[in-house]
Amino acid sequence: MENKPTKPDTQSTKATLNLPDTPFPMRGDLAKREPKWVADWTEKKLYHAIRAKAAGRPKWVLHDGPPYANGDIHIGHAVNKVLKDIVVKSKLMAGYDAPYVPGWDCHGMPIEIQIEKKYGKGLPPQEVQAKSRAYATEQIEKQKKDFMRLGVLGEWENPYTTMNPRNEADEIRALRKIYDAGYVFRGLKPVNWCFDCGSALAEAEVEYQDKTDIAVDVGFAFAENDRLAKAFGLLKLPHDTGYLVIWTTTPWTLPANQALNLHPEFEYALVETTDVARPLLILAKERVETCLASWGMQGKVIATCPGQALDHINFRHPFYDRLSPVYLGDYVTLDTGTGIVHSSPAYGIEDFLSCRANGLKDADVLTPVMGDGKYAESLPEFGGMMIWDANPKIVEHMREKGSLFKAEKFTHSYMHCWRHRTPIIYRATNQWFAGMDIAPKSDADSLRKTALAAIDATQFFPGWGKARLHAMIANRPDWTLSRQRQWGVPMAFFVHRETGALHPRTGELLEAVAKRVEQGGIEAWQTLSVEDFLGAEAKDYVKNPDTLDVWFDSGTTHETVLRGSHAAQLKFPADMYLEGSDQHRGWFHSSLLTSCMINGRAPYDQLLTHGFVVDQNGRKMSKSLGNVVSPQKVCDSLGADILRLWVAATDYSGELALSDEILKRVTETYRRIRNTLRFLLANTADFDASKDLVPLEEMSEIDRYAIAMTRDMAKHAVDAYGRYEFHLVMQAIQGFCSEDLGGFYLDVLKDRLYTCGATSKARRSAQSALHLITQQLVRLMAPVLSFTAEEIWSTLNPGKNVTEASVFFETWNEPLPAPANEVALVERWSQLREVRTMVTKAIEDVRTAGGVGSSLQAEISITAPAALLSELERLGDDLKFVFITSQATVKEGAELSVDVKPSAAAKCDRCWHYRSDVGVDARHPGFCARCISNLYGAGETRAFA
RNA sequence: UGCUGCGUAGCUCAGAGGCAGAGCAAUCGCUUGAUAAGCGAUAGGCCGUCGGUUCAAUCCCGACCGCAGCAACCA
Repeated sequence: MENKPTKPDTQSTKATLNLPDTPFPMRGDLAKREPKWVADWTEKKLYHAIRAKAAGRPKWVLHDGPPYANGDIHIGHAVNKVLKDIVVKSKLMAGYDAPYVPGWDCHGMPIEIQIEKKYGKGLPPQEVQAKSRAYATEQIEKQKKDFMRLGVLGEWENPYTTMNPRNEADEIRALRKIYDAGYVFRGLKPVNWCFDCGSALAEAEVEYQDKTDIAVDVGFAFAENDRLAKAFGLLKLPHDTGYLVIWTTTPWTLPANQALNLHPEFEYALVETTDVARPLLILAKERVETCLASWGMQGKVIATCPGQALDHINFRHPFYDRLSPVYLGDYVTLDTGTGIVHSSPAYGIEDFLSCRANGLKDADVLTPVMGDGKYAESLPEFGGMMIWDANPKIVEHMREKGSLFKAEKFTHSYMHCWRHRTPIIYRATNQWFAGMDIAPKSDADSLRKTALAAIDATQFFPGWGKARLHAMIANRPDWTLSRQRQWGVPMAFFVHRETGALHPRTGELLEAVAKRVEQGGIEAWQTLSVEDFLGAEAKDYVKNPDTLDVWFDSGTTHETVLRGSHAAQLKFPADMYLEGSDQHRGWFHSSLLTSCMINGRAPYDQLLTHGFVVDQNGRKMSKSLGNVVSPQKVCDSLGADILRLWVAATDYSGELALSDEILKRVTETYRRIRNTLRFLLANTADFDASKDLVPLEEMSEIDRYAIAMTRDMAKHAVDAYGRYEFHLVMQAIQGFCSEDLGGFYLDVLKDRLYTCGATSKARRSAQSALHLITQQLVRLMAPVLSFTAEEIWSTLNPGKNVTEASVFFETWNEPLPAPANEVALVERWSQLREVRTMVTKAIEDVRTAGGVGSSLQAEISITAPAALLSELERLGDDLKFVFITSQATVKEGAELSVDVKPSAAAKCDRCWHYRSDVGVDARHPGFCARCISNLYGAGETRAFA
């Protein structure tokens, strides 16, 4: 209207209403406010207050898998820690005493490398250890800060670390236990070896560069002509001499040759040539033409057979007087060479595995190459030579012996040490193992069998993890426990100088060393003298320089933490281990093996795995793709609760997709939940449950229905929490807030809340329902939206600090009471809501046509079949409130239909209903009779809505 | 290459051998007493592809494609 009607009484009209009022802000401002909560929780020791409240409840332990103490946390760490926090808090709310002791994995190569980068290589072990310890300590502090910022509650001031001297000592004791039980043995294994380092390299220390070698085709002379003839289906070979030919780029491995590999299914050809010195050749049929041409020879295939037929036939070594048998191998290819591979088990992984599979014993493996790259002096012809220098000499030697077919320069990508840029080799070395299949000293089953049984006894989330871990354990080789490292827990063995045997009192000695380490950390092993321990025997023994695999560190935390440093807080076995799916191979696996060796069972009852974070297109996050989302940045911009909500709302069993758009959607969801709670708080601000609560059976019917819906939502949410399906929890909560509350109940309720007498039963009934709903919702959201839930809780408990009132002191184990005839009640109101949907649609049609604006401007008439009709009539005058219209009448008819027309009556200034009785009271000419009654009279009775 | 898992609306996720669902986003309205809010309506899908089983398949089976994790002394 042009002449804007002045509304002098708008303010006074509002003053007669009960409008929402709350200090709980609409916007979370999480990035700014969350850090204050974290500081408050830390300062007031909320975690310990929670533990104190939970004392005496059954204990439920999630044992933290330790992240590696290096580098800032990335989104994967955040997902992992948030999931753990949600699980722990949900168990807490479910009525358990659920402690959380975070931990860190501290030893190992990445930190050693950091130290090397900073201080250079060649530091004495003690110094490496001291610097590593200091470095890890710094890293832990940084990571800890970020984890705490995520809202994760736990014993942050007393975490466990694998480098804690006590844990290091207990780890040595764990080694003793598996040693005493008879699982530990020594054997050969090929490792990446750098001559300049004089030690083994980890895979991460290996890089590939081009290298030019001499590639040779070498003949292994026939030694078993009759067997060969038979294999090729001939009565007799047409000539007495012949060669099986191999191709290799590492002539230096030939002195260690112990076998020849053929593919069992490839066709191999017997070739008759025109060369009198080499009248017969064996090579893969497919390679015949190429090879003959390259050697300048002519010949024809006179017979073929599959590789299978040549199994275990012997040939003569090209320059030593010994035989090499044929072993079959699937890894042989026809891309290059002759289709036949020479095998030196000490210098190749496949070679080693295949020779071992064919029965070669460790003691029989030839290992002529020393740690410095020279052949042992005892090696005939080449003893004492550096292997790279020996390469051409070996070629010459074979030329003289007549076994060389061809030698040429060959450039290929080859492994190099990343420090020295020098070529490295695979080299079989002595290592310590835990045996998967050996019989332990007790009558127990083998480790493999025990572990497989333990997997069967474990509950997996999701279920497919069981098959996966099972397959891994069923197929894995023995566990190599030893590493050639410095920043690690020593394999504190005393080894006989000559025989290499362990000292007969090894068990006791390990305990003695553990006592020292408990005081001085692993550094103590460096300084202790053999004499102190062994007295006169000292001259015969040396300290084993190996360290334990870092997987043994984390894999024994059930000993060193659950039963060690934090035994008072935790328990063995843990109820759950929870990690990314990569840890089937890692921590789940190593922990299972050590616990099976020590305890004969898994250290956990349940295993939960989550996937990895990818971008919106399902691609892995990487700097080069520019799709990395950092948890720090999310916390600083949107807030940790947004990140937590994203984690919870995503199905973590697969990949977790994350992008700016996804975060935007999550933020929308957050706002919806937050605002719903704000509405609930704002409409119960003047409500004191201890005085004003209306008994359930006296509530208006729609309020009882709301309680029934809440119960249903809570049941779904609690069940989903129990199955760790948090995305279904959030779906239930969000659906409830949007559909049941926002889209229906709260919308309908506004009239009663705002316009009825402030302390009237009608309004108190609504508030009672809102109060109960709030109590339920805040508990259900707390494990996920921890910051927001605490903020709500503090609004509900003004003036109390967090140790006096925390939502985490509560449980959700007292469900809301069931309204009478709950099933029928829900059924009845579901039906009403269906009618309501039709009504809103009908109003929308009229609105589009310009007939009405607000739905209160409409008067509706519903035609319904008899059964439904009585249901609608039952609500009497309250029916119009369900549809938020000014009038709702019903009449009988065959088909359900809705007729909408704009009200001809005047609009009440106060309740906005269009009524014929507006102005009946002279004090308020703009008010209707209903409002007058609510303000000054008996007020309305709202039995239904 | 092998093992494991995943693939439903723009996004996050439900679903069940028999008409494909929700929230958010989009579009269009209403409201201005949840207001940097709230309500409604509309639109949006070869349920990864190809075969098989079945009266009927998005669902069960097989193959393939795409993505991810593990296959290494990598935390």
